[in-house]
Amino acid sequence: MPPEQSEALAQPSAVPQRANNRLRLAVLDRDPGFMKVLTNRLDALGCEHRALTAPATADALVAMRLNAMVLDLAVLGPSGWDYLERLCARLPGLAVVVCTGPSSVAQRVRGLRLGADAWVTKPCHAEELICVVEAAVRRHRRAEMPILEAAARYGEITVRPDLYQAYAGEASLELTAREFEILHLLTGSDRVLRREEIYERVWGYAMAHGDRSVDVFVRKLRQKLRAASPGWNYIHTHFGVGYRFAPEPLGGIEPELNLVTSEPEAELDTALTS
Amino acid sequence: MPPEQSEALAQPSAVPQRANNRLRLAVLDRDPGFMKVLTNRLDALGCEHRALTAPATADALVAMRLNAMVLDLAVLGPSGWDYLERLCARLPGLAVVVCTGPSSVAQRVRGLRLGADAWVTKPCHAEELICVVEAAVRRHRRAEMPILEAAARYGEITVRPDLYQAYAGEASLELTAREFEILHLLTGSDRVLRREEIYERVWGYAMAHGDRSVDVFVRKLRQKLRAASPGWNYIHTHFGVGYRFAPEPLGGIEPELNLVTSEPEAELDTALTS
DNA sequence: CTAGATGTGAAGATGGCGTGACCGAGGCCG
DNA sequence: CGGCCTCGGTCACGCCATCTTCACATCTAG
Repeated sequence: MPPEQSEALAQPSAVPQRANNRLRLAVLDRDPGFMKVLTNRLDALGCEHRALTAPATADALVAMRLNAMVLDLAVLGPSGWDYLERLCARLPGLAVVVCTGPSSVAQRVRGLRLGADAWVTKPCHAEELICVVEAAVRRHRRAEMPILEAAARYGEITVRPDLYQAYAGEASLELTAREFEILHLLTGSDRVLRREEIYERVWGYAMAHGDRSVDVFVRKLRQKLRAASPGWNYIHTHFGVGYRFAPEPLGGIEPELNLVTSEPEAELDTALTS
Repeated sequence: MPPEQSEALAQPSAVPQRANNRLRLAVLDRDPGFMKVLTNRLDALGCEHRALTAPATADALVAMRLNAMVLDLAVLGPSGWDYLERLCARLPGLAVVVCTGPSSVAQRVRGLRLGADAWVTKPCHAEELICVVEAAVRRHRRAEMPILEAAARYGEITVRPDLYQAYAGEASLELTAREFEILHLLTGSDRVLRREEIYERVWGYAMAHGDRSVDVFVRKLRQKLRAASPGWNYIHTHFGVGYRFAPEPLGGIEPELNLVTSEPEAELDTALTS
């Protein structure tokens, strides 16, 4: 089932996508009249949207950086339920609104139980459908907005969300977009974050089992943090759990010396590195 | 015998969450038939709920620790819109579902714009309404993910779920992830837990017959608890049943002496068998 | 007193995690 | 148009913290 997409939707990903508070929506439907009305309304609102006439793969949807999706189960036929379930499981951050023709209570219950956020019965007013989508997206948005746009200082590191960059004094850490997003997420909460949590909030969809991307990015982050601020330890590993950000100065002892004064201070070592 | 909770230790913004997975719902409606059907359904689901016949103040609703609210705008009359708006603004973490009689598109749009998460038109099936509420709550929960339980204190030990760790004063117990999960589970319920129960809830699958893993972990936990807080006894064995967590001070005897004079502790014996 | 349940210590198995190398997709520039 | 470069993501290797298992000591209940 190759994803067949009709319209292109500009806006490549050179810009930080997360900060965009615009609604990014995909509509999977085949009713031309419905699509026409809806498209007009969405254009009037200045909302970026994309029309699909066939189911897209999860990866393709991820690449679209969507906030929400409207789909007509009738387009998918019997496999629609399955598609809906997989969609909601794989992209938990995506608001999914089913907009389809007459249905039974059991069908609507099933759809909502599978993870849909709302069910709108056609025929419906475009305005109302959009309001339902916005209501669903509002929640997801609320969680992401509290991120402060003000610069914050942690140890020797300054995080500048407005510039999408971190600094040690005047020197930029030269973080890439992903690296910064992860650092920003970690600095934003002072608790241990599980890998799945980090992945879901940065990538926007569920982490596949066995994916090591988070580890790799944490390694790159540590590398750059160490290079810019050698006397500090910022990202702590919680074995079997995840990572936690907390600036801690190393005990003024050079790593070589640390290796020399080895065993006897087991308690001190663990206390420092815990 | 609930543990003494110390709210002051963790984030003040964290709501004290007791029944974590349970839905706590209030319904503001005056239709006896509707309420009867809905109540039956909610009871069957084991969901805590409360019926209101008049609008409650925001503070009163906060005190109810609700996850969600269903309201019929007809009960409120013309001031309903105002109430809805204030409700959504004052309790952004509350899922609000409007369930009311026939309405115009404009009314539904208005309600959703004011902050309602969904609009269900009566007459409706209780099952479907509950699904809509659950979908809204699900979305809220995901948005509030970062909120974990507050730290709790038991004897000299502080359990910090946000850090996956326990402390005696400032000193970390250096618990591993599994050890912490077991400690957390034990502290979370004040009754005796059977081994199979512990295994199932921590490992996620059924315990094989004759598996001693739980015993071994309890031993490690006791070891670390004793090292960090020598004057207390925390985990009690119930022979032939399982384990129970309850902080109990020992008779002010030093740990070294304790090791030497093993016999005289009649109190300890009674403590174990009590 | 005995059978079975539980405490204890240590050794082997498991698997989480750090690390370096590699590869494909775009974007940029000549 | 094509090559270079950056970035995101995967893979394989290896170390070591952690988990599991086992044997044996100790304890409890009838």
